[in-house]
Amino acid sequence: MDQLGDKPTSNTFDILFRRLIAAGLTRQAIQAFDDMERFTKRETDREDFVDLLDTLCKYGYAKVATEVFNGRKFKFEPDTQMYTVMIYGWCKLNRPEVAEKFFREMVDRGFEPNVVTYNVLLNGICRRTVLHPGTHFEGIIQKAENLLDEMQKRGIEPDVTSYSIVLHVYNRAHKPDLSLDKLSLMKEKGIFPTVATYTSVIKCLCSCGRLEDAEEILNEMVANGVSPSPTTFNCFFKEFQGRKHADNALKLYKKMGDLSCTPSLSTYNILVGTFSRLNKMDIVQEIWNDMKESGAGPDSDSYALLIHGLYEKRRWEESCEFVLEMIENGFLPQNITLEKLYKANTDDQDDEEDNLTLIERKEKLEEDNLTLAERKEKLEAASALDRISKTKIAAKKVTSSSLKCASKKIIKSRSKSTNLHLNSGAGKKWTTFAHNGIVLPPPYKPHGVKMLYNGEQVELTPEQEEVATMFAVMKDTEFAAKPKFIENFMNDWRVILGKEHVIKKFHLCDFTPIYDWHQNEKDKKKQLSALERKALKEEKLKEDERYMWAFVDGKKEKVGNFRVEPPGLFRGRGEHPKMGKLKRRIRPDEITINIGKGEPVPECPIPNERWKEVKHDNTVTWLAFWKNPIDPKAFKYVFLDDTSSWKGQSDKDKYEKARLLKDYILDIRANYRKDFRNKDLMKQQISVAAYLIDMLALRAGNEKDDDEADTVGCCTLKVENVSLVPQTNKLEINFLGKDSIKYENTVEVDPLVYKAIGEFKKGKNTGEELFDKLDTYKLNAHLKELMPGLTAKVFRTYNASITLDKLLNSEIMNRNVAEKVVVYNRANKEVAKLCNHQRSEPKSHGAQMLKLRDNIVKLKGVLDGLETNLHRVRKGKAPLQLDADDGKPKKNFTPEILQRKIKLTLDKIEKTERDMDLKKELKTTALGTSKTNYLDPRISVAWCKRHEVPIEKIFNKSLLAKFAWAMDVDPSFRF
DNA sequence: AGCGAGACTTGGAAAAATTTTG
DNA sequence: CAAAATTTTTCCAAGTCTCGCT
Repeated sequence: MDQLGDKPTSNTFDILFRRLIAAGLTRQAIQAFDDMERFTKRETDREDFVDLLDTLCKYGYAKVATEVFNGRKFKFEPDTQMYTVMIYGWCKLNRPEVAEKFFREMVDRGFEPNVVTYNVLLNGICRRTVLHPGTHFEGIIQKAENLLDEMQKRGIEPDVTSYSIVLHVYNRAHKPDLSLDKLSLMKEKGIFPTVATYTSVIKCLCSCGRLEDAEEILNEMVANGVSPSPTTFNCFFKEFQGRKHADNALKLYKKMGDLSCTPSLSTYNILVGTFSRLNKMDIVQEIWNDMKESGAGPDSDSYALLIHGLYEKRRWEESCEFVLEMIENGFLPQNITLEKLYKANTDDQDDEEDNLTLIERKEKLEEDNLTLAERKEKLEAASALDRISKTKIAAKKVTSSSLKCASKKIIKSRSKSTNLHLNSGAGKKWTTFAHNGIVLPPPYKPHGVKMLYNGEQVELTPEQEEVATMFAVMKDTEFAAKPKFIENFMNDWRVILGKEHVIKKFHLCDFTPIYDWHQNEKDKKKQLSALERKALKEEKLKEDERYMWAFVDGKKEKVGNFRVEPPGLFRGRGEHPKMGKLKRRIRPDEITINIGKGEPVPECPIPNERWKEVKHDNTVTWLAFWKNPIDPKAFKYVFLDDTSSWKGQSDKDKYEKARLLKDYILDIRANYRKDFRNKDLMKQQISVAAYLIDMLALRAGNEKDDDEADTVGCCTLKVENVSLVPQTNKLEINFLGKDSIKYENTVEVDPLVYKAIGEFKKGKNTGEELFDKLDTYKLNAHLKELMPGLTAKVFRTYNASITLDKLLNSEIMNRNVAEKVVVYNRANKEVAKLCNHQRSEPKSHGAQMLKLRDNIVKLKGVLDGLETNLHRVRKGKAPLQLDADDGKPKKNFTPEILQRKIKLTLDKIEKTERDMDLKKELKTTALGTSKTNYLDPRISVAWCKRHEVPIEKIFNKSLLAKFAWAMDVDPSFRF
């Protein structure tokens, strides 16, 4: 550029800064700023500097901006605008406390904040509530109010923006009255509320069920000449949908037209959903036409709502027609939509072709490289196989031809290559994919503490010392006492020590010096002040920041485990044959990176080394992988976080599949019952296995290698794991499952199953498989014949979720929130028990129980005393002084008071006893696993909405983030 | 059909953070 | 306010299931 004679302008630099900063190259950006004057031959001014700070802050580098700002390396004196930018930067990072520090500094140094400064800070404080639904709103509201007060004291009037910010918080906090107060305050001060202001208040009122008040505001708004937006109306419509107020919704819809407010796409979608759920298809039709006319829609959501609505009302014919239309308009129906329809369209699936979903057929046709005419023929032949049920003959006929027609159209539109939004490549997961790679563990830092061998200090190289330390720090885990662990550790360590090394025998090793050193280090860390610790944490966060995020098709997504596992000793579960083996350090040349084509490939963090390979595979979702050094047949992957769209989508798909099973379950159960006596041994075993999986929520049970812990699942059960309890129909089941967790259960089963198991066991020795003709592949192949996509694990998801749904549906009115939460936890516990989710007994459990028992004894003592006094008072004698009393004279001890006290004490005893029982029961039960993996979050969210339980009582921060996709579920949702 | 590679979900323990208690 | 108890987060092991090959 320089050579071409063009002088770079400051504008050029602006773009350069932006690019550099966007790419995370903040140092370079600052360097460039430094160099700017030399190139532009123009003095950089204050504005350039503010721009630099602003850009840094915008991209989340508030800390760098702070350094630049505080460094005073530049000639510019701070001013209000610069401070405002800094405050903005820290607020953006969601660190209002730092922002406030800047604010105070600014005021102290005599710079007058303006309304922008205040709004930025206010927004920062209030933003918290958006990001962290669990925050205490009261505190935030108080803070915001204080800031508003301070503003006024300083003579700065809050403007519309300020009010909008606080109104938003009230909205989130469900504080309709505060919302209304603020609104009138605004009017008093002569600030004209905008559409957004009014909408905020209305939203708050609606979501709190105060529809009348909301309507009043709406009228006021119109009277004041502010035209409501579709969003304003949507607040009402959403509420009407929840309450099934068809008439009100209709009335409002008319009113909207009168006010000449054009509904938005989401208005239409809400209404379509509302009325199709209420089975008012004529109204749906009207709305649908309006929507088309207005040109706002339909989109894929509209179609999905309509199609499901029609489907639920068993109007297959129409629903198929809309599938056609949808595809024709370039929207790909969800697999689940097609599966449902297809299911309605088929009966017994004897023909293999019959089990294909429309999509599968479509793909099949695409794969076969046929001419168009040939494809058509084949498709028609396939459709002809569709079975027509006796009950649904009329609908079915049309359906078959509709589907046939749909497929034709797909082909047609394909060949014309129109604007189809279909996934062109099968299994394509992304188009663009950018990330900054992974973090390798830091190199080993030798400590030089010498261990003893045969009582003498020994020299160790850093490599040898590293492995010795790994063992030393595990001294007080139970691993360190296991012979297998020690044996494997010694074998691997000896290789590193070398043949000539003095250390030969484990029993002569004394690791205590290293252990003590390690304890000491740990203590030192504990001694750190809260401030120090915070600083350390911040530092780490800063380092990790660039690895924490990836961009998938332009969307920012959180990365999960971007840290490569550090070397260590393998800690297998149960009796794992490889426990104690050295888990090597992973070198970059073992790591394969997957990233979008053309994206900057993350640099290898170790100089002179390189990645094993860089791939651009868009059919997978991993960022990196390497071979598991402990088991070379397996891999370790780096994936996105649970909050990512990829994980969210597949989570949702999982639960939709389980819900689909609900429609099939009766048939499937009938199917396996029928085969309990099948003469074909494999079929019989499949049916019994399916029964156990369905009834007891067992896992499938894949085959395992000899070099893994010896655990089983359903298909791999050994004869000794299941015994028949004589003279009953009970089975005693006892085995080690996943993670070597013990499964123990004695259950009554179908007499035919009892008998069949007896037959399977006959003639087999201990160690042989109960289901010898079976493996998970065969089982799943069979299940797939009964329902598209069905596998063994779907039963676990299905049974867990349906159990929660049923248990939560019991009547729980007239209870306070805490009691409702107990109801939820109890249901959760039942599911955890069903899935056999266990945990090891908390260390302090025994002591805790003792304490509770102690309390009960004490309370019983008090009770005795009270009862004695009651007797005495009744007989007219003076009451005795009781231990538990406060020593005041007991003149006014009437029998009534004593009786009340007795009642209270009894309640207390009962409560403590309940606590004890609960604690005992939960001692070894883990509730978390089912919550994260098996319970459809929509059940919980909908339940919370119905019973006005804040969702934060049920889901913690990470679960809320993970289940973001489920939060807007309709309150009437049932699994 | 059977097998091994590959990819993604599920799972408990331990560490860290937060809340309660004394 | 520190210690204890409890909850949340991190870590990584251990499953399930699919796909492509023979």
